[in-house]
Amino acid sequence: MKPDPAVLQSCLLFRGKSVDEIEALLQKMLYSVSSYQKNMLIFAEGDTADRIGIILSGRVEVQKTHPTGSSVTIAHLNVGQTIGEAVLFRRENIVPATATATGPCSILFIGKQELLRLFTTDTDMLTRFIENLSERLVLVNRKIEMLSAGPLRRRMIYFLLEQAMQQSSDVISLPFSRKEWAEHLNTARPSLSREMGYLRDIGWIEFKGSRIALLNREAMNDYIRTDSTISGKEK
Amino acid sequence: MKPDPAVLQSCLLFRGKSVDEIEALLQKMLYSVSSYQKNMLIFAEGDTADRIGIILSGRVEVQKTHPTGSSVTIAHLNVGQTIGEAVLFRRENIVPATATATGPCSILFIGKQELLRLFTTDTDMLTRFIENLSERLVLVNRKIEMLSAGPLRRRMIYFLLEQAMQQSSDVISLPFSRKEWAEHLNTARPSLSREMGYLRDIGWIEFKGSRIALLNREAMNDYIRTDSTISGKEK
DNA sequence: TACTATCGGTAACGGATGTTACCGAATAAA
DNA sequence: TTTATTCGGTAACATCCGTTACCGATAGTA
Repeated sequence: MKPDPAVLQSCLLFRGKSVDEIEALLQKMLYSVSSYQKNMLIFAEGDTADRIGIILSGRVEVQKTHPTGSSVTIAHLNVGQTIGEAVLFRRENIVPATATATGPCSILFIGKQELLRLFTTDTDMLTRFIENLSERLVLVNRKIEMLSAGPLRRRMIYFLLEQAMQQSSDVISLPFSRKEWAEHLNTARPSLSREMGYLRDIGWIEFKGSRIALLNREAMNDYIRTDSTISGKEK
Repeated sequence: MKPDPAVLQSCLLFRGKSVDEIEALLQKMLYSVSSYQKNMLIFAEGDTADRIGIILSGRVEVQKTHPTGSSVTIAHLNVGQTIGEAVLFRRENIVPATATATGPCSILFIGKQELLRLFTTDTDMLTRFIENLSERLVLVNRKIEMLSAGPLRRRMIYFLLEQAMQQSSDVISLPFSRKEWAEHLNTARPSLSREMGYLRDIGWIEFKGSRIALLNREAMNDYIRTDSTISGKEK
């Protein structure tokens, strides 16, 4: 199967390259493409990773599985994002989590050796790779921030404001279902609903389905600013 | 001030190099060393980062500051660890958190350009750098795991077992004070003490000061395994 | 020694939130 | 259409846990 160059352009690793350049690269590059159906395993916890994956189509869920079989979703990956890049260059290159397809999807794999070869050939790609790692690191740190933001209401508002910023609109379309959102916020779905109701009642938001309208960003910002952080240190 | 080569050996960036090699490197390398007193700022939130820091002595605290002035500690860095490496190669290279000295400490700085030069000269260092980033990423992911482990008791046990593993002993010496530990677990100090008391009462641990003895790892493992994870998905 | 500050354990209270259960609506399958 | 299934809102209850207050121990300082 032949990957679409346009898709790869959205991948950080190839950012800045023209379609033609990518086409040329694909000619000379060693890679493989695999397709997966819903719920199929892409990486299993405990595998040793010797290649990086780039999502060409579909969505992938990364989850940590507990011995009992239950699991916590760590991340959702979309087209253009990479998988396995954090483990590839570690000494102990064992995959710490499970990656499954949330629907039909295809993934392009590049081996470690081949990657290294590409880096020496094309130092731009190296920079992109490091950029990508950095980006992820910052993202994950933001998630920690969110999780540490205190009580649920605060975490929700924190998240909503962040989304509003990203989508530059007061009307947000949630990128996931309530259940998934609850997982993301590390809470239970009914608790989330309860708080949603509360926020609606005090007139800060309105919602229907996956659309949420922020009616009072001012107040919400104030709420976040108002101190009641867990074990916060005063200066 | 001249950095101690032996200290740099403990830094991932220089791992595998002999003292002599590091001495030689220091001769040719562009760097600067700064000293800080307790509570002094090393990086301020919002600064643009154009250099990496390596801690030569002392400890550094990274915290996210809320607009009110209160803050949450994100990480503690010790001798040999690096600071700023996640932001250095990002497009938007703005420092997202504040770094302060928890006590007297000295830090070696290397500029971005100089780092890039070193990478081309010494591809080993490049690999080390990527390794370092990966390591951090995995570490931070583990922290998310811990934070998502559910109620406080579970988070504590999770942490204790992890420490016991790392220190390969049933008697752990805590790397920080109760207050710091509470912050790490994202909880309040009295809540921590309460749970400590509970765990002592049921005979799972004993503790005095920073030493904690795990008396029943079996049961603790079971407890973690026993499912009650927040919004866990059953397979 | 006495004074002060910091740390850590404890207890009581109330608010936050996980749990369970139930229900209607939307969707898919039959 | 009818029947399951999934999703999401709601409510009641019990538990978790953040807050506050108090106290003793320790350590540094005058």
